Amino acid sequence: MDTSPSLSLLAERVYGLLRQIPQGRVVTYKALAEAVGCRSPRVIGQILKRNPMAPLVPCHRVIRSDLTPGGYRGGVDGTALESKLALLLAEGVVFRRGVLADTGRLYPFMAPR
DNA sequence: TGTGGCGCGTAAT
DNA sequence: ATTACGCGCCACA
Repeated sequence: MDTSPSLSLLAERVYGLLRQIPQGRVVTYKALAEAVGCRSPRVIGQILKRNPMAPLVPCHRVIRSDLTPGGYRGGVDGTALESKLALLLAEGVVFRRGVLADTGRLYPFMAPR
């Protein structure tokens, strides 16, 4: 399909999975990491930060495993964070007191053995 | 409940 | 090739 993988193999996988995540749904860094075979959920956030790729890759739909909003645009706080919350809110994802109110909005990810 | 430390991967030097 | 950093997670106090 694409013969120009300028991105890391891991990044490609992350974007692929993220792209399959529908609107109004959220995923945890850990789940994503496991899905892509990454041993460190931290790397996921790193890739999302290095490659925001704009709306094509909804990195704002990725939250912490603690159901906390986490960071956005390379920041754990600030306007960017608020934008993330606003975006999720527009999709139906509500954060209650800084925590995901509806865990049912989590995307059903499954680890590939 | 809060703090610290850890390990993985990328990107930069 | 090596060093430093990062949007997190886990363990322990």
